[in-house]
Amino acid sequence: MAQGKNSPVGWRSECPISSGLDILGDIWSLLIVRDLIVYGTRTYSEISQSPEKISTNILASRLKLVTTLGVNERVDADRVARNNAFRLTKSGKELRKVLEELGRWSHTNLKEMHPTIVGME
Amino acid sequence: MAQGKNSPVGWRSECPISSGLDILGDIWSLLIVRDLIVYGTRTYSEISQSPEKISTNILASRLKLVTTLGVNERVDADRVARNNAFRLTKSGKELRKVLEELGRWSHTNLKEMHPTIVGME
DNA sequence: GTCGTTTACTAGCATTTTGCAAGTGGTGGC
DNA sequence: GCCACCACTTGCAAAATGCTAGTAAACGAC
Repeated sequence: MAQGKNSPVGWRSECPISSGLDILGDIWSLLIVRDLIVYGTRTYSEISQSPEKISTNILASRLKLVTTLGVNERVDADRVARNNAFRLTKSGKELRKVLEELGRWSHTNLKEMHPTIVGME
Repeated sequence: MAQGKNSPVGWRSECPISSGLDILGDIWSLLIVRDLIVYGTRTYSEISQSPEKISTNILASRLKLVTTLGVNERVDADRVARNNAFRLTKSGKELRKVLEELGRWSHTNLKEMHPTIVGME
């Protein structure tokens, strides 16, 4: 992940696609978003149990990053972490279309290489 | 990038979003696709000159991977590499929507953090 | 209240991937 | 043939990742 010193992100260019990828261009950030889209709210341990098995340090650092970036937030802004789940902000919810298109693409184009891939709900 | 021994990709789960990210969940693969969407065809050196400055070894490995996966191909299938550009296959072209949605999202949601970001054409 | 369990992390370290710089080898133009 | 150039490859330092283990705080049971 590209990090700068002032911004949490080091922007590689002014292209919107490249900039989106500077933030979300890794597997884990978008899988966190996916979990929150599917389940609405999700705690730290629930996310860590999803089938892709993200390791705890990566989960912590990614949650911190996407929260800083305003993609998700705590359900109870002022409560302590325990059982205080995460949910998407308005910005995060707008990623649904991106993930839907990606899921659709994968389902139609990866079936041959990955026969057990499931469809989009 | 997750690699297996039989498939060029190690699938983390059967989720289509996760599987898409197993292939394209890094900055560089999708930036290559972006270049090919914008310009149609593009040679190795042209891609390496794009503003995000991908390094040559990563470019070579990513081109190999996405070509193996059938996302892009050589313009002249049987000719030698020199001046033989890459272009997207049907599968690759179908990624346009994914990138468009990502670009749209970035433009509306990252403007504050990244003021010089440009809009989608 | 205190004891044990659970949750949400952090820390340490081996492995993998990245990024940079420099090198190589085939090609096409002259 | 010679030379510039394009498409890579190689080597190595630095960063990110993936395990595994550890810890602190909070909740529940009693």
